[in-house]
Amino acid sequence: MKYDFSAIEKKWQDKWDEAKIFNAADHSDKPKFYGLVEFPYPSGSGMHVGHIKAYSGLEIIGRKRRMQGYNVLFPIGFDAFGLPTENSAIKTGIHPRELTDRNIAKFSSQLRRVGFAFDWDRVVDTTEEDYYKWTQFIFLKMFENGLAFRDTALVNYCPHCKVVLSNEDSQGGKCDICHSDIVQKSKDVWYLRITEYADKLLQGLEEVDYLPNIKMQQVNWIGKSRGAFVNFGLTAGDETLRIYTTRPDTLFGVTFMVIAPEHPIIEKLAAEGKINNMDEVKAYQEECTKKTEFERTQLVKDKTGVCLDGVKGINPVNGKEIPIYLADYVMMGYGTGAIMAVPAHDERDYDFAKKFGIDIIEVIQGGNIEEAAYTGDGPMVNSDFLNVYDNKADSIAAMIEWLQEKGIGEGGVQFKMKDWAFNRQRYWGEPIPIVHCPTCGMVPVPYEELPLRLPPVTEFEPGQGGESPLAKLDYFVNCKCPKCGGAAKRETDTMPQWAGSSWYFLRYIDPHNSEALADMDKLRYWLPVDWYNGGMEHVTRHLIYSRFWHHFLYDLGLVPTAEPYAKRTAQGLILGPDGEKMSKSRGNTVDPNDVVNELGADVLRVYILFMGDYGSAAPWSDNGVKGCKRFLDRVADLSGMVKGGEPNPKVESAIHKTLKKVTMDIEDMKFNTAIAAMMGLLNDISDAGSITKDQLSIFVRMLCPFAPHLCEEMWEQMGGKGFCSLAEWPVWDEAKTIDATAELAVQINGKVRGKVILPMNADKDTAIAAVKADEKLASLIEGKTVVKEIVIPNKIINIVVK
RNA sequence: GCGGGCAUGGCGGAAUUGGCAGACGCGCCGGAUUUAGGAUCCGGUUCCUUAUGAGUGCAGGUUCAAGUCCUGUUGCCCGUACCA
Repeated sequence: MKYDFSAIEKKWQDKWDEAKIFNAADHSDKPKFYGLVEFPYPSGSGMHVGHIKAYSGLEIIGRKRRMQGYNVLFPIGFDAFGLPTENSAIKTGIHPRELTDRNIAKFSSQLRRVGFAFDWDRVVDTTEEDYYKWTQFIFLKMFENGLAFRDTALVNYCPHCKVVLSNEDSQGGKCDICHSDIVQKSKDVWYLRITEYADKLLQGLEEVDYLPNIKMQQVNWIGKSRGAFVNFGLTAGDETLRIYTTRPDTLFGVTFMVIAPEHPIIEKLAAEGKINNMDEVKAYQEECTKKTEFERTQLVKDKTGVCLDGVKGINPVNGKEIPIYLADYVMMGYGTGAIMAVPAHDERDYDFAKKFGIDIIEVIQGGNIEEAAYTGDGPMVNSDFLNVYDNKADSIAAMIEWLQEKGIGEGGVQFKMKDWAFNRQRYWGEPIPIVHCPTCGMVPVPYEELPLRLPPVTEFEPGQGGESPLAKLDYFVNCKCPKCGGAAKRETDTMPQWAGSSWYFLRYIDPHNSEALADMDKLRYWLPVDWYNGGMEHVTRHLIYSRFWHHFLYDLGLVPTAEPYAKRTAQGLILGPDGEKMSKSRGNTVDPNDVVNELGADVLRVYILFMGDYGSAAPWSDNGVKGCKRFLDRVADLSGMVKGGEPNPKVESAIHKTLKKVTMDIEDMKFNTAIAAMMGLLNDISDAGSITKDQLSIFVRMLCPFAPHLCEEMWEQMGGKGFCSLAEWPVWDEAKTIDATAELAVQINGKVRGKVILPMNADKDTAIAAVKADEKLASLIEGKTVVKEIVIPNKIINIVVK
């Protein structure tokens, strides 16, 4: 067959579009399959080969399942709010709406040219009013339920982007967008109380099928720890100082306390005049605020601190008076912002004690505290009580019980995960639907007024004070309070980019609904998402956020399942030809359009899945692409090899073996070995020199998910009914996958010395007899004592001789 | 530091889970075809001092049998980071 890929690909894409063959039915007798891929951010630079790999996994699985008779939902959309578009608008003066529309159009045409089997009637765009109306709706539900709140706090602030970032967006002390250093700034910010769902998010992981490393990353991110809160007395004032510890068993080893530089007790004590060295304390506090997060966590492992003069702590278990230090190795954002320091059994406390010359008292045996802190378990010593417990688990539980009995403290739980900083001082995002009224306080915009539309503006620069461009619009800001009717001001911040993506998979289920975010019957039919595939970089952000929103919606009764995704997998990166991560600055990027133009979409699809294990990173190779081109060229030539008559038995067996392998490998995302098996089959067919029409029909259908355009064309030429993409997935004949004979390797003392061919499943005696009948093998055994004979049917014979 | 993962030819990577290491592809070598190049086709391709040879980062161990399991070790990658 002549393989004019550009003509063939255009032809079939048009036909699929026209017949809408990939559109999902909302209800059906067939089993349903909801395959979800992470929708792209439509950037101006267009699609990346990484996008194609990310979508190809479920593209293949979805196409195969459709052929197997499933009702498949495989949607796509655009996560289009966000800073890159806004920054581009600032640069070019073109409105983000127009840029977004252009970029979406570009992405859509690129996706179509690759031939993805998306349901194009369900496309979702997070920046459309009909969509963000419901994002705002969910926000208001959270506000009503006390999960959205405003607080003044130290936040991660990017001085370059002039925007507050969440913890998840400032990992490693760098801005996720521009990679500048983050500074800590006190600001009035919106939070979503995700910590309220920390336990549910943790427990929910037990019922879902996520890759183990994805689960583990989420568990670590949530960071649950069990321990105790203990109240320490003070030698001055009425206050007590509450600390959190995971090691209450070391309470007798406490020799000092440390509080975060921002700890509120300092102001209280200062107001009462209890602190004698306030100048020194203030100087230290200032020094700390100047440090960037990066300096505080990465560079300055060297401990610094100031001792409070005038106030000491009192250890409740033994009444000892101990000094209190301010030090920035204790964070206000975790626990209570204050710790009991046990230098003998905590590395940080040890370093601090060494530097400041504080006593180190061993209370757990097992290490050498002259040299280093011992953080392991062991028998308790130097502790006035409970020394009957020499097992850590017991002593901690017993200690907590004892603390509770004495009224000194109680057991508690802490999470590393922090509440989600939820506002951005930017234009291109969902407006937060809240009105600030001088008399009523914060008032939600009534539901019937949603969507609260983003007003048209021409200047997108944030203000000097870091306020949103919306703050400059008097007509937007000044409004009436929905509650009392008095003059009020609108919230001018917008939501972060992660808002729209936290529920988009629900909107695919019912994308045009104007009454609800989605119809409950349809949600019941489609949820949960059967299989979600995406990048590892999103497992501690989007994947956590969207699970949080979904759990919340479930608690409101708006969705039928607690967990949104039944299964989550991840694809590996495509690296540049130099083996490094692709980046424009390195100049090692590959444009998928070039490949589509030069060699065709089918080649691109096959190569991306053939280049390596789907879940691992693999470097791009232009030569590797050519190899896949050769493969498809040779497949196209199969049409000319069709002959009537009896099928070649070797080919027949190879076809069924390959079909079995491909069918199973696809479900395991082992696309590379599935393609390798089909290449091997093609070699077998070439050797045989002919193929029957039935055999070709099987070949074309099993290749169809990978190279659908070519397969449609071949299917049509061989007179196949309808679309190949809708044809029935062939089923292998198990009998044909079993050979009549097996070749067994014969080992003497573990070394392969020859081979014998035996009937399938031949027994041990037959096998040994065959070895002895072989002249060469028999001579190797002759005259020696046979110690042992091991026969693994159809595989190997090992004879141990002396 | 902590948590997780990986290590196989010149290269990307296979290996039904303990049973013939190197499938498949690239590259390379030789041949055919071609005025030539490209493309295509055919054959070869782990290494070597060619022999009862060696070989899956390194050193041990278990086993009839180890890329696969165990112990130690080195290097790389990812995540996270003063989390009390």
